[in-house]
Amino acid sequence: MEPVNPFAERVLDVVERIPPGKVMAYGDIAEYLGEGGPRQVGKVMSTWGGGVPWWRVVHADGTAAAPDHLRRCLDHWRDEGTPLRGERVDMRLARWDGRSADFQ
DNA sequence: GCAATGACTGGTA
DNA sequence: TTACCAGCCATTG
Repeated sequence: MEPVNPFAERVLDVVERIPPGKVMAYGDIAEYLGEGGPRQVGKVMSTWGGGVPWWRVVHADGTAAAPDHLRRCLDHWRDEGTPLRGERVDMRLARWDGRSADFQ
């Protein structure tokens, strides 16, 4: 088992803070934390992402992080009321900056 | 130290 | 939409 770094805990914490109906991109999380980069966030998610709502973390273009579980992502998104555009998330509406939880 | 790799991003075609 | 490229940062051999 890989050792959990403080950076990983921050990433997981932010992911758990993402409100239903909202999503964040890898680059957004890295920028929000002010350290690392999208690749590092992706590595954290691939290693310890199993314990957090990883489906709320998507690519900058709104595509699902795990195409293997795309069906599962769509199911969660639709259940949480995430604005969708076909098989992708509508980032212009679903993008969460980490500041407002229920502020449309 | 260098090259390859990865749940990335943005731009261009 | 998909494909390719350059940039990006940490891990691994």
